[in-house]
Amino acid sequence: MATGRSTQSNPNPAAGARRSRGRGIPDATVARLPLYLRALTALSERSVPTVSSEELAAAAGVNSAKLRKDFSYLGSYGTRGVGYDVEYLVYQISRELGLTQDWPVVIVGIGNLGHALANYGGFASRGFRVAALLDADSGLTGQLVAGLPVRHTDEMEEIIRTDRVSIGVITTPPGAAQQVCDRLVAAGVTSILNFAPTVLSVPDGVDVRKVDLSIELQILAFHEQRKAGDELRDAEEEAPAAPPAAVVSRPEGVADGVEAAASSAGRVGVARQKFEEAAG
Amino acid sequence: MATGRSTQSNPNPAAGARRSRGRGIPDATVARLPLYLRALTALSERSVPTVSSEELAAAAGVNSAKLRKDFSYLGSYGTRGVGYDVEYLVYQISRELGLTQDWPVVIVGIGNLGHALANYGGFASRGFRVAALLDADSGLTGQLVAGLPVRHTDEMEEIIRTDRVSIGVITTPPGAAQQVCDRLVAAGVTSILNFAPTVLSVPDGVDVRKVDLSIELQILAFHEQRKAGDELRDAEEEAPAAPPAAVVSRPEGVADGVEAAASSAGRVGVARQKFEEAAG
DNA sequence: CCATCTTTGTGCACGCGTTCACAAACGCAT
DNA sequence: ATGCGTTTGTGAACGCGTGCACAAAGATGG
Repeated sequence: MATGRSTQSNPNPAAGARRSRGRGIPDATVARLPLYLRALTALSERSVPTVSSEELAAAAGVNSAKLRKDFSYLGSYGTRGVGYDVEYLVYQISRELGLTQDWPVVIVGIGNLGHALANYGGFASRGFRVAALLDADSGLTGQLVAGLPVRHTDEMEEIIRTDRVSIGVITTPPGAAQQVCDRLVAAGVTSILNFAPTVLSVPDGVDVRKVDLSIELQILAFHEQRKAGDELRDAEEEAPAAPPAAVVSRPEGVADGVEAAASSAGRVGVARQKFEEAAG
Repeated sequence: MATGRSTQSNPNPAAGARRSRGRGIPDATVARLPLYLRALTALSERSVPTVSSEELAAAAGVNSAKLRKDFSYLGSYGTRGVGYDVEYLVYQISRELGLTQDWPVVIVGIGNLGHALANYGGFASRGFRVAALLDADSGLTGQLVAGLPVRHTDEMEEIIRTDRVSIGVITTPPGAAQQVCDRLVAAGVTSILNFAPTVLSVPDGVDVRKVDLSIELQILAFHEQRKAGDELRDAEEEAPAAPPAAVVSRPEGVADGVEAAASSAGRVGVARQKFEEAAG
């Protein structure tokens, strides 16, 4: 998880200890809390007082047992026979995620994506305040983006220190990402959201999360190809495929591994996915 | 993680069967193939002929054992004592991911984010071709974005059919996402990349992947808060903590139970109200 | 107060993913 | 040929996450 996920490299040696330590919410649960929060907020705006695990799970697109287990890590916030108090749960999750406080962030690299992020309403509405937009291009300095003036990266360190910024968003070209990252960390940032397609190396204690737009598409392409291949194979159902092939056949041309690979993928994909029914 | 994580809901009941059956690459491995591909492409551009699992793993930001196991699902493409042939591996992974063919995609919702995606170079360079940019706002129709004219969503069905588009990207406001999704699916799209903060419901056989920009930040905030809290606790090391607490003691750290919840949640909720009208 | 119904909270089992550790395989020098 | 150093490929163990299924707990009605 996806996970994917999504963390760049998440060995986290203390993870085991974390759970045993009274508190300590599994990463998978933390990753779902924002989903629940969104669903709950929607219910809250419709003035729905309580919600059952079944309903909320449907709204968040997850399994109800999973949802209950997730909430059990936060504490016993439900009432048996009734469900969960929406307002109370919104508050508890917000607090657990740290959204009851203000998080100043800096966005470095005001290209198309930086633009989009600066204008993204989902940030401000959840306690994330854009402390500054930074770009190395002096030509952009002073230009207003989402109501904020773009400032030069020379000011990075000062801004981070005076505004106590602990979260940085990198939307620079890949070549500049590591350097920007190093400066952010040196100035005091301890969490980085990286949109540049680069592996960042950071010292211990600094969290990096990566969002790569093209990776998601590539994963979709994989499944798409598999679907198409399954249909083809269902139609023709060719010969008994290539021999198990000991490592003997060295990859020579570009051609020989191909049919062996394409032959046995199995046709499970078609019947796949039975859930994912209603949600809203 | 991530999803990570990142699939909308990915239980995949047939996963076990898939693996056992000859081919069938684990989802976690598929999600990492693009990382390897990127690292390999960089090596290829530097004309590096071969690379060891250790080196490549470092470049991709993963563990070398994991990388070797991932590659073992593709076949035996390495040479013991030497490493992997870069060019050959680039081809094999590209083929496995389906990047050796052309994937036309449509982007629906040409706001800030749609703009950014249309300009994103990572797509075109990997076999993804933007077949059309679509928006429901007639005011945008004809306007050039990334060299392509924005077209009205009325043309969606025709474009999808004539260009055989199977992948759609949704960057609309959340309110329009489900409707757009339904139309995409009805017209023949079977893979959807959703940037709108909504749970989409789709029929069987359609893949949905979700990218939520604010969720990543919220996860970072959680860890950030934990770091701060740990420091605090390490410093003061307060009383033996709260009692194991039967369900009795509602957490009244702020004020008192639900009332506190309501008021605080109210504060949080107010700030959140306008919610994401962005993105679109 | 008791019975019944609803829904939570969780013990348990299972499967996927990760990591370790090592034998097999290969190149190369002698 | 033979031996040595290197690196792959994978068997096996382990831990995390998921989902089932049910007992406990509260609500509700009589």
